[in-house]
Amino acid sequence: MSSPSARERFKVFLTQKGLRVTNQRMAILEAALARTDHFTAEQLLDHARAIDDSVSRATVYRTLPIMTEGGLLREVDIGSGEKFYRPIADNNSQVAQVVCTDCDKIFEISAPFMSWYGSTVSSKLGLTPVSQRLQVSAQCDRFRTTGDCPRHG
Amino acid sequence: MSSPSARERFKVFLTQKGLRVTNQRMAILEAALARTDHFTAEQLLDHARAIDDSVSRATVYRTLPIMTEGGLLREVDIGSGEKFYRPIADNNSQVAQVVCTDCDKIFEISAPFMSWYGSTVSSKLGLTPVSQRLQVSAQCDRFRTTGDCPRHG
DNA sequence: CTGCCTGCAAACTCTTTGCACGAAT
DNA sequence: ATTCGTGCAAAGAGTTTGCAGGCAG
Repeated sequence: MSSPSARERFKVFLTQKGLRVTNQRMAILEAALARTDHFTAEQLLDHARAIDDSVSRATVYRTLPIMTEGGLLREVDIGSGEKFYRPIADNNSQVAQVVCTDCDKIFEISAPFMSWYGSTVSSKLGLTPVSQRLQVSAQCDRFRTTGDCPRHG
Repeated sequence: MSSPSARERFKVFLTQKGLRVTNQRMAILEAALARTDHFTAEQLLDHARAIDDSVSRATVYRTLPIMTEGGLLREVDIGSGEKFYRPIADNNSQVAQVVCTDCDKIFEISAPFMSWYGSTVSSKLGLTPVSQRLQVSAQCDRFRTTGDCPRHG
């Protein structure tokens, strides 16, 4: 279940930015909030069309950066060609992404030390950290030995 | 200055994999080793052609994964659409990438704590870490106030 | 000789953009 | 009424691939 306040937050964000609250943008937001795992632009298009079939691919691509900037979505790029997105939970905690090299699933793990790492590393360069991402590639030994990953599906 | 042993390491790697040692592959390696900072596939093509003008774009793209797998290059994806590469130094130490949001430059900083953190985070999922990347976006306050970044150029 | 490697160009994937119509304010 | 937002389709960037000929082993 998506929190109803996210919807309101988005409307406020749009208005403050001088952007319009359209049916398409709200349908795309609704589709995004309904997802619990990571999704691609294409998957989001499908789900948004189920809510409002007038939504086009272009509008999805135009809306994704808006939702990201508005703090409703996090962009996750695992270097696979396409970008993934995920709704941001209420808390603004730091998370690391763990990508399973066997099933390509993306896990998110709370990583409270990350902002300290970011500051440590940035300060060596005299820079001020804006954001940080820890991405771990890991293999599933169970899948490699038994051919079955408990997390599949 | 590129270490002469890297050239040999690559030849051994190719042979062990049953791949052939071609002029094009060696020219591409040479061009890659000559670079000290991050480069794109397109830039590598230019430099490789200066060594052997028969090198094609396709061969560069076919050779990049081979050099990466052979441990000669590290792939760096900052989520900007194109991938960057960088020769791996002799030591296999862990590094974090710091991307300056003002000048888009990529810095690499030694981050020995990273592998520990990769293990910690993976083990929570019962996975074995293969690799980890810490990527920090940071802004240059000096550039923002004085309009001049000491690292530009 | 044999079969991997190559260059070329076309194809591909994901994303962005120009345009005229349509809808939010 | 205005002006921004939209869908459509074409364009764009980066990368991959099919094919016929070329070169390493």
